[in-house]
Amino acid sequence: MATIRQVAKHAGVSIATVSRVINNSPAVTDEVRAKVLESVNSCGYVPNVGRRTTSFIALVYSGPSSLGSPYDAALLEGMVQAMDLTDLDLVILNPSRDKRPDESYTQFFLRKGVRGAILRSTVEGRQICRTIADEKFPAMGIGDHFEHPTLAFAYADSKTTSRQAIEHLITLGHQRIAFAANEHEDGDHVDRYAAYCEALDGAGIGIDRSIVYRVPARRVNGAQLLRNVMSVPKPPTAIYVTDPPIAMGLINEARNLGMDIPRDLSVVGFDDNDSRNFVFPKMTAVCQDARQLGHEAFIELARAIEAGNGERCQHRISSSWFEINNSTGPPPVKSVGILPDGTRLEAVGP
Amino acid sequence: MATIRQVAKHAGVSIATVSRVINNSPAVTDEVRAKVLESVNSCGYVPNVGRRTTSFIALVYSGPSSLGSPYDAALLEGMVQAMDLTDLDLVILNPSRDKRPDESYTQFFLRKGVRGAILRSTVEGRQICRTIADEKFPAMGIGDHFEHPTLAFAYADSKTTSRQAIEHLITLGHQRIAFAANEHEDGDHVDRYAAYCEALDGAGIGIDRSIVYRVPARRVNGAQLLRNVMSVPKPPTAIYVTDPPIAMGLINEARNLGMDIPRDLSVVGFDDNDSRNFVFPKMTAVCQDARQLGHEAFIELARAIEAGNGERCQHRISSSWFEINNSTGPPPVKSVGILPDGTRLEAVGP
DNA sequence: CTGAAAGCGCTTACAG
DNA sequence: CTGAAAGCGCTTACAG
Repeated sequence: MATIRQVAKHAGVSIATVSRVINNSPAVTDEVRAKVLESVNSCGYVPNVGRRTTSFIALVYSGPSSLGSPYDAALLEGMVQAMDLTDLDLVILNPSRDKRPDESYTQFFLRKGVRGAILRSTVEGRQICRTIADEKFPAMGIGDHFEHPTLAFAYADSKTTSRQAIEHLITLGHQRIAFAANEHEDGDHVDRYAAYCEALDGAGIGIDRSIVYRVPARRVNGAQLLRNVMSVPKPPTAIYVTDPPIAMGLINEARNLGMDIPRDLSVVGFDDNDSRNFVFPKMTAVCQDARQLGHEAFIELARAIEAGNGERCQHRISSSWFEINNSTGPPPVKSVGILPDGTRLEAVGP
Repeated sequence: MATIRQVAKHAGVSIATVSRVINNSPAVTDEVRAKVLESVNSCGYVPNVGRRTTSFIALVYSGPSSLGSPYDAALLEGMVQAMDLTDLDLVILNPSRDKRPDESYTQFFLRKGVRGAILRSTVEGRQICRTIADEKFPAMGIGDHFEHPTLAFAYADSKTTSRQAIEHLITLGHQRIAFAANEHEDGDHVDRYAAYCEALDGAGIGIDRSIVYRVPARRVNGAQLLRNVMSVPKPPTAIYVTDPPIAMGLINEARNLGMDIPRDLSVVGFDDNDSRNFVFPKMTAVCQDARQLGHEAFIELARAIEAGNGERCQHRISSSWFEINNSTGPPPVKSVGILPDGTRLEAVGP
């Protein structure tokens, strides 16, 4: 466990200067500050008092908390299970609340006694993730993933399985397949949309942008989505909904409108945990285990911290899988439509 | 912010002795240790290094984590929202991992830099809650509630609304009403069962213990429960299921067995957050807002900590409400039964 | 078992 | 802007 003295030696400055950098005193040149912060991270410095040592891993979120979502809840459950296998504790931090504008993230984390960060990333928050990674503070990204030279992510690849899902629909005979995703585009959704396009392309089906939807990832938006989808001039016969709450909301709304899934509409959903089992009919879905993602992010971060010497985190990429259940079937013989007011239409001819 | 010196003065000992107590040195008489720990809590002592002060609120759970459950996820979301209104951070602690057998909970929390604890209580963990409260460490209980002279709880009263729920079923004409609850009995479930008994009693209906069920609070157990309920010699026509995942599992399984809810069976469920909207038909339910409970527990604890001087937490009791949706209706004209293999039975006469 | 005192990690006026 | 040194909170061998 490095002390301020070792950091000072490593950086070739006095302990007073190291202290000033840690406490963000303005009386330090940018050059010296950068050199010291570099040493802080490469020595794995962490403040301690007597025998007591702060050993926290931070779950960092930015913007409004989504911790109640099934995805985040499962992530957290996995992290807490992993926590029990280490001697690190998990603290939840929101830098936008009390990170001072003039301090770096490393300084912010040191002030909190944090030794590594799990970044619950979103597309909006990518810049924060990049900044933290650029400071070389130990970190794992989760939730969103993107190219970065030093930031590692824990995620499940859902591109191949998304392609399987669309091919499954095509094999069943569907030609008009809609796509819906969270309005917040992230690495996973980019992959899923790419898979959708490639699968349609491979089958010689053109992409119709009018049945590609972006909606907020909430149940009520899934309900509204169904009404929108079914009221276009030529409604799709199948849809791939890449977010669990949207898929659940859509399936329940179908029953409210008197539709039968999969007879009137085939639905491939997405499941981060267990959602597919909570709707009727049990949802055909691309599935990932968010609990495991949280677990792996925590363990990998703990490993890098314990190793010390500025050891980097590695990517932890797990597998998703495509599970055929009861919400998909052949396309309807008669095409079905629903007017905005809920009136049900059935075409007379094919 | 009290230092070790003030605690020493308050307790009438040297700073060395205070330090020994905090670090749990065996070389202190029980009498002195008790006196010092008393002073530590009444001075609101918290260890600090230089300007840095640890200001954590701990979410304490014991036994296997249930943080992924909808109830716990909603609690946590509420706590994190509340956190943003204070300058305290939330750390998740599992004392069974690293609390040393010979240290008190106060010592354990000081070692972690924790100033107050939210105790995610269960019936199994009541003794831990009592011990922490007896040490007068600032704490709020949540999840389970029971009588204790110094421990305050955040909970929603669900007794009155549970009684409304049963009376609603009786008014609809039901005479044979089953009851199902989490196998882990806690203060809330005691209330709900008492309400069930009182409402039946008030209507002159006897309690039949053979249709009172205790099952694990998981979806699969809700599915199994339905099979059990419907295969008793004279199946109930309605059931009050006091846990969300059990209620959801039961309602979905009914569709798998070809039953129609509420035609064949009326179901009153329980909802901590939003579950009632995720099943079809939308569930008639006693509802509470777990997000709000988490929020209030955090705010009340933060208030007591900021007030200092050993200020006590107060109970934060909120309201539940009974919401009539689509899973309840009049009893079936013909009584319905399901054999263990799934065969559906309908009685010929009344 | 307890306190006075030396010592550690860190911070901060003071000197240059 | 930086370091040597005094000082704070805390811990711990040492003395009794």
